[in-house]
Amino acid sequence: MTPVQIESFFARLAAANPEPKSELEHVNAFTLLVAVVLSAQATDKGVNKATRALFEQVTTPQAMLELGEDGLKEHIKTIGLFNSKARNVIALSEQLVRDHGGAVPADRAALEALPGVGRKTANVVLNVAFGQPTMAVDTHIFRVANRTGLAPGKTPRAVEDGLLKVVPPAYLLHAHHWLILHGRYTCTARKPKCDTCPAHDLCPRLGVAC
DNA sequence: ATCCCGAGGG
DNA sequence: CCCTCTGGAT
Repeated sequence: MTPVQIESFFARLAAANPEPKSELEHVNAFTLLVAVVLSAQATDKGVNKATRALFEQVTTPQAMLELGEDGLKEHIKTIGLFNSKARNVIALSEQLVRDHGGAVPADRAALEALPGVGRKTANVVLNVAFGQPTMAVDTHIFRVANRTGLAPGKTPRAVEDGLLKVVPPAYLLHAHHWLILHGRYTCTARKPKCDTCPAHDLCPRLGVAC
C-alpha cells in the first residue's frame, strides 16, 4: 500500500470504531496483565468467562498468592494451556511483590523478565495500561498485516517493526486495537468478510480471493 | 522445532 | 472432523 492508501485504510477503521478498547475485561494493570497472559492461544470470550469470577476476588498479586496455584486452576481450567498459565501467573505475582512492591512495572525489560510474559504481552500492557504507542503483534495483526500488504513479514517482530514505520503517528496509539478488531470480525482467518470490509478496495486480494 | 491444551465455529 | 484463538519457554 502507498502512504496515501495506508492513511485511508486507518481512517476507515477509525471511522468504523471511534473509541477502540481492549475486549479483555480488566480493572487495573495487574488484572490486565493476568488476562493477557491467559489469552495466549485462547479467545478473549473464553478468558473473560473465566476471569469474571476470578477478578471479583483477586485484583492484586498479593491476593493471587493467597488464592494459590490450585485455586487459580479451578478458575481457569476451561482455558487452553491452563497448567502452565497458572504456574506462570503465580510465579509472576511472587516476582511483582518481591521486586516491584506489588505494582506492575511500566518498563519493557521488567515486564519481559516476568514468567510467561514475552514481547507481545509486554506490548499490550505498555499500550493499554500505560498509554505507550507500542504494536503488539498477535495472530490477527500478523495475518492482517501480511494479507493487506500493510507490513509484510515472516516473523511477528518483523511485522511489528514494519507497522511502527508505516502507521501514521496520529493512529499509532490505537492502531493495535483497530487492527485486531478488523482481524477478529472482518479480515478473519478462514473466510474473510470481504463483502462488508470498509477497506475492500485497498486490498491486494481484491479480484483474487474476494 | 516442539510442547502446552480447552472451547467454539464451520 | 479440522481449524482457530490477542504466545512463551525450552
